[in-house]
Amino acid sequence: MDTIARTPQQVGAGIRRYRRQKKLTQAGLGEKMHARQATVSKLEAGVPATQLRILMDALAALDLELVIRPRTKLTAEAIEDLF
Amino acid sequence: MDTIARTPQQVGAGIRRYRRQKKLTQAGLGEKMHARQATVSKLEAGVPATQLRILMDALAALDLELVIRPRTKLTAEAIEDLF
DNA sequence: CGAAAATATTCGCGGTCGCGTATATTTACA
DNA sequence: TGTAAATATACGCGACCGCGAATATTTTCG
Repeated sequence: MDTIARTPQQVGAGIRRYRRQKKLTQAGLGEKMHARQATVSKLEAGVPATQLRILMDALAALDLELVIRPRTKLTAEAIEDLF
Repeated sequence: MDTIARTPQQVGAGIRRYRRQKKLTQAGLGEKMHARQATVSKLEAGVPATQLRILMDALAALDLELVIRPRTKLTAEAIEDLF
């Protein structure tokens, strides 16, 4: 399932969901993207000062991509996903 | 049109495209998102150390959102867009 | 319950952010 | 072509990144 993200926290939550889907630990993902487990932890926590490079490296390591698009009206289901 | 981004540069290019579509200058966007024109410039240039907060603030100011999804096979047209 | 695994957090360090301010440089168009 | 608008770049500053390394803390599961 695609993940919609409008805040750093939602970005982090999306990364975490996909990482777990792939049965990877933070340390495992960190190895793939040449970052520390502590850095993955902060990314998933949604620390707003996280660098774009870290996000894109994580997406690549998880075989994900970003789509930028106009905001959609949220369905009830999508609203659930925000929590 | 939605924009696919796999690198900081592509993220920046996507932001720029949407900003121009809305007839906004970098300074105008900067005002909306409480950042300087110089910061918008770096975001659009795809500086990898740009902070996630800056990206999300820009998306909000442009009424955009992110989608995180599995990488798609690129169509010929999508490949064009990468350049 | 208890141990192991996973995740969160800390220290000092070097680097670079975004900031204010200001100035090049490039682009648009009359 | 010439000027104005837009964009890129520079300086010093305070802040906080991600790093190595290490240590809490929490979660998982036999």
